[in-house]
Amino acid sequence: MKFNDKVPIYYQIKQYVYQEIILGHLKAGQKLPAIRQLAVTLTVNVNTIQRALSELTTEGIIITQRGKGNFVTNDTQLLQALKKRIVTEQFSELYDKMLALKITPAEMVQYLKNYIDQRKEVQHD
Amino acid sequence: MKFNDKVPIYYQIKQYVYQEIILGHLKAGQKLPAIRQLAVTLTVNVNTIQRALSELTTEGIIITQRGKGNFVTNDTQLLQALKKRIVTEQFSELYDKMLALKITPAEMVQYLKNYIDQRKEVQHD
DNA sequence: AATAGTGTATTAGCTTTCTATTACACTATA
DNA sequence: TATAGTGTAATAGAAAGCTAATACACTATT
Repeated sequence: MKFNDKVPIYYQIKQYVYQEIILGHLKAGQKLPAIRQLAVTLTVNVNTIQRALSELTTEGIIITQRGKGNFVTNDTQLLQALKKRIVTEQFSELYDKMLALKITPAEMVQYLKNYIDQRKEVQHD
Repeated sequence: MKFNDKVPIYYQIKQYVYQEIILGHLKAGQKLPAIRQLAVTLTVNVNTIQRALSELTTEGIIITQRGKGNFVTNDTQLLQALKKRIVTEQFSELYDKMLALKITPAEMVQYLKNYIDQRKEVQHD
C-alpha cells in the first residue's frame, strides 16, 4: 500500500479500515484478517498494525478477542454514524482551510464544481 | 501558533506563508520578518523556520539575501499561480478521498452544500 | 497433550523532526 | 572599523514513529 510520508502510517491504516467499513467490504461482526496477515498485505510491521487496531478498539469500531482475532463491532448504530463522521470531517477540514484564505462558502461550491468539470475533461484523454 | 501534531511543523509553516501571500498580507518583493523574529512569533526553533524557508526558496516563492533577509519573490506570475495551486490541491485531496468512498461528484457538491448550511445554522447560536 | 493460529508485550536500533546551543559569514551603518 | 542585524551551518540530544526479532498468552483443533 502507498502511504503519505507526511502523516503516521498507523493513522492512515485507521482511515483505511474506516473506508473498508464504509464501502461495506467489512461488515458488522465480520472477522478481520489476522494482524500478521495484515502486516504482510499492507507491508508494514505488526506493531504498526497493532497501534492502529488498538485505537480502533478504543473507539469501539473493532472488538478484539484474544486468541481469536479482531472483529468489526456489531453496534450497527456506530457503524451507521461512521460514514457521516468521516465525510463530515473531510468537508470540515476543507471548509476551514478555504475560510482561512477568505474564500466564501459560495465560492467553495463554485471551486468544487470547476474542479469536477476539470477532472471530467482530463478523463477524456 | 497552534500546530497539528500529525504533520511536520516546517510543513505547516510553509502553508502559513502561502496563506499570508494569498491573503495579500505578504506582497511581491516584501521583506519577511527576520528568522529569529519568526521563531519567536511562531514559538518554534530557528532551524525549523530555516527548513521551511529553505524549501520555499527552492520553489522560488521566497528569495534569500544573506545578511539582508528573506523577501517574497517579484515574480508576480508565480504569485498569481499560487492561489490556484493551493486551492486546487485542497479540492484534489478532497475529491480523491470522496472517490475512495464511492461518493460521486454530484454527491460531493451536495455534501458540501449541506455542510455549509449546517455551519450557518450553528453560527446563529 | 501437542500444535497451529491468534493477539500481546518487550527490547533494540534506525530515521525524521524538533529543539538548544554555538559559531560563523555577510550587510549596513554609526 | 566596530557593531548590530541579518542568514548559515554544525553538533548534540530528545521524542515520535517504524522496523525487526523474540517471547509470551489465549483459543481451537487434532
